[in-house]
Amino acid sequence: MTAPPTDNQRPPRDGGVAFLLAQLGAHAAAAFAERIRPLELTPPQAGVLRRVGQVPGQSQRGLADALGMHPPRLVALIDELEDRGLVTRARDPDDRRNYAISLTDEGGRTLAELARVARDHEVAITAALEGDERAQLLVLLRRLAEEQNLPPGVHPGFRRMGRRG
Amino acid sequence: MTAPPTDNQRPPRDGGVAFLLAQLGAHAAAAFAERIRPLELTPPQAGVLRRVGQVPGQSQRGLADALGMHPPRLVALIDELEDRGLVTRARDPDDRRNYAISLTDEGGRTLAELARVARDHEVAITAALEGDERAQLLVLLRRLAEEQNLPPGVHPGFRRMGRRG
DNA sequence: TATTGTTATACTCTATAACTATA
DNA sequence: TATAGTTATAGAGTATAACAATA
Repeated sequence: MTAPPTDNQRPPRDGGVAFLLAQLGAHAAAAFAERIRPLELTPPQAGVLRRVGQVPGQSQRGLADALGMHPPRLVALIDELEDRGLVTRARDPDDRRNYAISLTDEGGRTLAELARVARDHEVAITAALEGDERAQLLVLLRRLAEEQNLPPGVHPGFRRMGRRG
Repeated sequence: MTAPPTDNQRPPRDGGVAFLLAQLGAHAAAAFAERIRPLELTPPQAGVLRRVGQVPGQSQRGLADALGMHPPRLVALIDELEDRGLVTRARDPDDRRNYAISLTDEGGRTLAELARVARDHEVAITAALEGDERAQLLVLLRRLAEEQNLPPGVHPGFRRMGRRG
């Protein structure tokens, strides 16, 4: 019955930068998950695949550290990717405890498709902006990420991202 | 052994707007969850409390719709908030199926603390920026949110946000 | 003994569906 | 019969911890 209390003055409210980042970030992550579903990849799998493409031959331990994942989780992800023929495990002859993880040819092709999807996604998310505004936004977001000590290419969301919609 | 393939040209890469939004959004959400832990509130609980403060006397159904939550989940959240004396349920005399949810005095105080925490959070997240840059960023993010049809004050993350750290 | 990788277990969270009460 | 609310169940996803193999 009574109207909601209008507090006119406060900057944060619902539309503060922090809230908008959380809102847009969750939206972008969900939209990306939807986009890669036809490739039958989950966001964590896509993250692993991308990393393996960037640094081939890394150990699982190295991958887990780089992605901020717990080793048991990475094992399961690598299992799935290996079963589908996208990556291979090869024993390191120097230290036989280590596996060296690399892309297969098929994995390389999937990674290329993934890059294409990522470009489409980027365009869709920033559709509201002109080219120079997009560049402006990119600069500001990078400043925030740097200030918050967020390592490039790794986001905490790898820890919680759904499989279906 | 071989260096990672350097593809110089592509705009999106790891540092595209979409990726940075997902990364910063997850970070902001996690940091906020950490900040409200001393209040013994989870982000979904805080979202409900805020909404009840804005529109007192709403039915649970109305709240669930407004927040994009499934009713059973809202029931559990209201249970917790009621047990802690932050909100009350009152039967609507006109339609006795409906509950009208309102803040208690204690709930109002907690909401005020929550607002204070949210302001601190906003300042911390945007610490890298000057005042005019912050305003610029706010404009750009609002444009994105509007284009993506994200309702103000509701974010999909209400569906998945942790309890502990 | 320290480290890589693996397996097994438990826990949190969320959604689905069935149920009650009021209209 | 339709709707508000509740309860019960099940499923997905993750972390913790115990285990095996190599160094």
